[in-house]
Amino acid sequence: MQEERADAARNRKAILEAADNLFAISDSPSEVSMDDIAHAAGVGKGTLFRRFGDRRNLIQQVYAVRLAPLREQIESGPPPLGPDTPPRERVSAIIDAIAVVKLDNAHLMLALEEGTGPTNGLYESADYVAVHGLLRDLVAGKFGKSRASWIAHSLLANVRADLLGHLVKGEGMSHSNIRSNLRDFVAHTLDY
Amino acid sequence: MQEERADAARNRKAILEAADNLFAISDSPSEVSMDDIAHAAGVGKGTLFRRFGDRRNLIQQVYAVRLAPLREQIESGPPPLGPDTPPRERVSAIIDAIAVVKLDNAHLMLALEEGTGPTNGLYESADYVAVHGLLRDLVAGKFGKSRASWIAHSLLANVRADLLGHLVKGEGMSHSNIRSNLRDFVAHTLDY
DNA sequence: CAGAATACGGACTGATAGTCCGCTTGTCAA
DNA sequence: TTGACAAGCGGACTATCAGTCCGTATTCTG
Repeated sequence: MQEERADAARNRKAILEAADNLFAISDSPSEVSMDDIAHAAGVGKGTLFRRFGDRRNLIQQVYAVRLAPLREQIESGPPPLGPDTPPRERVSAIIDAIAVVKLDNAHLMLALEEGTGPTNGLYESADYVAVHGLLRDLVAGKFGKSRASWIAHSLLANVRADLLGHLVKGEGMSHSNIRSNLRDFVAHTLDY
Repeated sequence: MQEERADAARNRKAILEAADNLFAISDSPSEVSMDDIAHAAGVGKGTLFRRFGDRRNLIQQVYAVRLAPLREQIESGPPPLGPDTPPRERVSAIIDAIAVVKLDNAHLMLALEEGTGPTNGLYESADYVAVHGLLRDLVAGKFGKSRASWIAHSLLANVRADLLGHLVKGEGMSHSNIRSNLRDFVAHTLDY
């Protein structure tokens, strides 16, 4: 692996920042075109696509930054997110943490889950698969194996970005109200 | 309201049939363009758009046919779907019936829920709003009002077309297995 | 059968993701 | 410092759609 050239690194950063800003500003992610991003970053379209391949990947790179702390907390942090937590509390904490991240980064998360046809693949994305697998294993003690998988999907369905966005913008629910409902729901789902 | 001219009626039917077929055949709804549909129906693009306005509306018209029986059952049919059913059983029956329709018409339902950016609006669509309102009212007896709304959204999140599609195609779950998990889940959610 | 109202269809527009390639810039060895 | 070459750049270009427009064709009515 070669070093990244200075101008390339500068442009990469500029593109990520520009994209983040534009998604934050715009009402809907689909209003932000790749041309817009390239222009705002002060680079050509070719540069943008050479660096990031396609729109989906660009968006993933942008949000990877925001997700990194959460991922790290879950993988190797202290309780209640880290591995040294009893399954029940850990599941609850993870769902809540996901909700918080998505509520705080609604614009980006919408862009990510925005189904652009077959390119969508929320359920095939590495992040979804990883967190689903973890949740599945954590609840497998309480439920059967196939049932655990279903439960994990069900839990995650409650924190989908478009649902959260609708609750906030369409129904005016407060973040804390959403989290409270979610907490009760998860608790009730996990406690027999 | 004027009578529909004979050629217009013929073309409307041809377009609906062609669209239905194409969505059924194709892997992903987004692979089916409006030109494809017009061509398959043997009409010009102008005709297609004059009759249906836009892509979203066309898809809604196509699936309205499939949804009509369910809607009618819920609005005025006999138990367990109709109004003369105790809330708890009715909610359960409705969720199961929605799952069945979506599992049986996966191609169409995917097309409908396919978020084409701001045009998406699953949560703003008349059908979603109607069924959410009904479920909310049915569970309002057991939960608070704001909580009932959240619960209704949560229930519906478990029967989203893309989730069902993933369970079937991505994880190889059988329809009956999905419905069984769903039934247990709904029962557990509603029974304190 | 004629004339008006309605509908047709496909060329046209505008937008967007993604490609291509001649030109520029950074890097590094001498 | 320099010069040559790899790496990177940018924007014109292509392909693909949804949706519009309007001259022409069809259907209905009396």
